[in-house]
Amino acid sequence: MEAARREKLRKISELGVDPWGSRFDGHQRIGDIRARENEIKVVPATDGDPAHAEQTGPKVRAAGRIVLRRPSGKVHWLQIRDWSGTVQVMIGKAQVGDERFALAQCFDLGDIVGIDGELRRTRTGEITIFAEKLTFLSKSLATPPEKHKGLADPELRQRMRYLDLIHTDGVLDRFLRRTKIVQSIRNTLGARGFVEVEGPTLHAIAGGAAARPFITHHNALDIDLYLRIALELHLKRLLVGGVERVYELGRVYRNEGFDARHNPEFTMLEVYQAYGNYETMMDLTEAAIVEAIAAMNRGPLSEGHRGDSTAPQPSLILPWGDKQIDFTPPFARKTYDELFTEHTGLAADDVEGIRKLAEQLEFNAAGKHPDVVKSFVFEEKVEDALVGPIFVTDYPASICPLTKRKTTNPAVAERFELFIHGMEVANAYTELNDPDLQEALFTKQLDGLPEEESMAKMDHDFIRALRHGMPPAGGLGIGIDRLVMLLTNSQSIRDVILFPLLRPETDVTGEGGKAKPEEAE
RNA sequence: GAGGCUGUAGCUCAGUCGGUAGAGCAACGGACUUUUAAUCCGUAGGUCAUGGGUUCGAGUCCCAUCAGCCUCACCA
Repeated sequence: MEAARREKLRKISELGVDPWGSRFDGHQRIGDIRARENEIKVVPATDGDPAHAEQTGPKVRAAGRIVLRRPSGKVHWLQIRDWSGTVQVMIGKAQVGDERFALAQCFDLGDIVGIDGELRRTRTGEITIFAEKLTFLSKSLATPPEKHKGLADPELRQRMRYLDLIHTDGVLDRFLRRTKIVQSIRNTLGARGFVEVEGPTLHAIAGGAAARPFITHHNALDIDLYLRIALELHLKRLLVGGVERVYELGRVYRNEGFDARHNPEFTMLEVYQAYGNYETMMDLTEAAIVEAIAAMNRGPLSEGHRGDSTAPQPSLILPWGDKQIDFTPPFARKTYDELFTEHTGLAADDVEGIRKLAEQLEFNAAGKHPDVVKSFVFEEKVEDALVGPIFVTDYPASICPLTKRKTTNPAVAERFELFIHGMEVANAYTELNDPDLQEALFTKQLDGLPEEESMAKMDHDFIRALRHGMPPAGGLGIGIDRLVMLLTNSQSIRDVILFPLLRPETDVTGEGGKAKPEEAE
């Protein structure tokens, strides 16, 4: 397979052309070139016969990958693609000269070329660059996937994301949208006076969430360290340090299973605002999401991309599979207990009734705190039923060891979670800033929960920071990958992570195994 | 970690009852200066995921292993 392409590589060199190309300045995005079709003018023929009419059009320069090729004698038709679109190219032997036409005969699907020419229409009306000059930019030695169906095998699509980006409709677009969502969130926060910081990813204590961490080792200090599972505790130290509006948007790592909604490393946003509370964070969450939707559908990268992207939709109603999500603010707001009763028919303080229901659901409730039992039932019976977007507010305090209690009712924590189609997208608190209470909560393990599964991991340095005084504050966490899933109608988290975790290939060089895309040199 | 489904040419996929391995695209040679999934003639391409087993004979049946997907478990 590859031998023929290597033979062409040799021929290209013999023509005095570098098959690996070099700097190529001044080209325009293909999407922009296509937008210049209104500059194409028809010049009527002198004999008045419309068939003899000629055209003049703008001189353009494009660079892209050859995705279709139709050689037809002394004329070759190409389709070249860049990240803004696809355009047809006509290469005529008489127009480019014998030597350059010989170069065109060495083109393969997948090669990257530069084209200078005039933008006109063909007889059938197709916008086409009529080539005047060809520049070879890079050879592709490997055979690309089937040219119309592209890659279908989900394993190959993830392992060879580069091919997926080129050949699967909508993939590049989706990842560009992800970038715009993230940029928009940074803009939303920046416009409100928040500063972005970078905390450590190697932690001596993996705190701030209930999750099993990855363990690594530092040789010089000879100590084990954990990859961070949350951003929370260092950002709160910055609140103590007077950084009044602060956020971090970065990767966290959890050593757990992976499926359509979980990847072991994922992107988390955490925001802290001094002198705010969880209601401040609710407003911020709505604003960030609404602005992200607008940003995602705007701007040069996705607009006109491949000529098939849908027109910008001002609507806040987005598709989700065969359903829809209505992001029109304000989002619904209901308390934990209200929803609990609504979906289970049990009073929120009916400890025995809840315990019975939990055991019907095969939960071992013996010896567990009533709020832990209730939390299990809530996850089983309520969360999946939440279509949303809905803010669930006022959680039982005993399952929220980092959250301030309501002054009117210390059994209730000032916390909300945002649910959309059963997915938890955001989680926010009024932050606990009482060092004595925080220390007590870290010390007292939740009934029936091993430390590994609890958020309450003692962090003495964090307690020391709180003793110096942390302003009352609102804090917010948003799972960026899940938000991107919901905004881009992606049912799997692997569709919004460029390189999700896969088992390593045992043999990439070609012998055995399913994924053997390239022959070893 | 448990169960189910899947793995055949570079890619997308057929392969019936166990009896010599198939197609389209891609590739190679040839024809063609307005094609649009170009067309036409011809050629070549395989460790049937891997390893065992049953059988006169296995892509097909059985077992194990590897990988992917789905469901469950785990999972603020």
